Amino acid sequence: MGRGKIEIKRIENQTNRQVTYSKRRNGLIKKAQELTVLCDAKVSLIMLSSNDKLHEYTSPTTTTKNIYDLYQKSKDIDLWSSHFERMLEELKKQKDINHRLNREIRQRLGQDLTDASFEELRRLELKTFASKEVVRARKNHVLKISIDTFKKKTKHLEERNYSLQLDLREKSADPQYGLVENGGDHESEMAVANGDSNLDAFRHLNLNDVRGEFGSKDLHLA
Amino acid sequence: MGRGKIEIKRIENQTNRQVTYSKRRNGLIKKAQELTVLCDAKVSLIMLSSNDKLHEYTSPTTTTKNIYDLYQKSKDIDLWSSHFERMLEELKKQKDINHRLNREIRQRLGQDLTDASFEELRRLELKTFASKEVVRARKNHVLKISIDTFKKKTKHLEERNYSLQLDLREKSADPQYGLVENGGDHESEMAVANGDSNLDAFRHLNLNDVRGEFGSKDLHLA
DNA sequence: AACTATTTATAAGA
DNA sequence: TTCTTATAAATAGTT
Repeated sequence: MGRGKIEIKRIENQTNRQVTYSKRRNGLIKKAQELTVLCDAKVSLIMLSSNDKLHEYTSPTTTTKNIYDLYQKSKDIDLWSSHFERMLEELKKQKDINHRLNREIRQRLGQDLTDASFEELRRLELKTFASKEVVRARKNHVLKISIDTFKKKTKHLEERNYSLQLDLREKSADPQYGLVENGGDHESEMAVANGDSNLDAFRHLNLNDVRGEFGSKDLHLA
Repeated sequence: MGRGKIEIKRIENQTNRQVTYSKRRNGLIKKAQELTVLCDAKVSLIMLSSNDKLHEYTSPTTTTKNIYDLYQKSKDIDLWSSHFERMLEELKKQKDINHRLNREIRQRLGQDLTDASFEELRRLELKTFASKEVVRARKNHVLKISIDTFKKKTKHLEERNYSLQLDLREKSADPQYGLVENGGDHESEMAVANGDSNLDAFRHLNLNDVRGEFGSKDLHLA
């Protein structure tokens, strides 16, 4: 329907293709409108040009979403809602898990025990006791490391002090040197400034934490 | 384009309308195909007749879903995925919560403590200790109730036995009655058979659970 | 964007 | 429904 017959194949000339697209697009929309009116039909027409410009026609009696819903129903292929359903299920599962975890935590905090039987309580007591023991053991382990490190540092400092004192005594005896105060112990100052992690435990320590955990001889910090 | 010109308005004759729908539907599909090929376009065409029969054409280079996704993006009206996004967010939130709860539980079980600082461990120890104490208190409360109930039952049974013995002695003295053995104590048999919940604790009890929790005089079961 | 020769679509009839 | 065909409508190529 034009000056010459054309073969139905891709129009290679870009401008030509664009013009034809524009003309035929309007033709298609007009025909869709006519179908809607003449035949009381519902039409959804979406067109994307090769450069991804979008045009559409939707019958005024309906909406794109509505048409698409009907399309899905008729096709019985629920492209999205299968996705959707799976998501809902997953969400429900996660919420269930949350619920159970929350209950477990509340029980361990000593709430929600009203309905627990004696036997349940006995088992729970064992669990909470075990937890406490594991945590205490770990805490003491950290403390022990802390103390060991402290011992080592102290020993090292004492040795250093001793040798410095020897030095000092020698140099005091030698009139070539003046007296220099506070010349040593830079290292221990640095250790405090840097917050040596192995000594952190001492920051928070009070005697109750240690009493009974280590023999008193361990605390002599040889 | 036919034997006569027609006005574009609803065709009232049902048969005629159906025929025209059928013809024009094919025409529309043909034009959509041509547009697809000639102009390298993507087309989604969905038509519903007045009696809700569905016909469609989709360019072979794409899918209906794809076209509608693009439609949504271009329109910036998010018909479905707003739902979807909200759901994803909710799901993510739930998973995060799960993760935190799980970590808390693992810590309380004494796992995952490797990275915990001394101060964290100290706090955790207090928490686990508190938990253990609450659970123990609750357990002992249940046990106490159990014991009280048992005391009451025993006292009641002893009184009943006493009165039965008096009865028996009277009736033994009276030659009108023969001797009837095991005539009393039906109630205590029932109590055991029914598993009276206040006595359940005794099923699982061993002496370690009680030792030190109650003074020995409490266990005399007056 | 407008024109128009020509092709194509289709209304009415069979 | 499908075919036929006269005619309306669409549009390819041109300006």
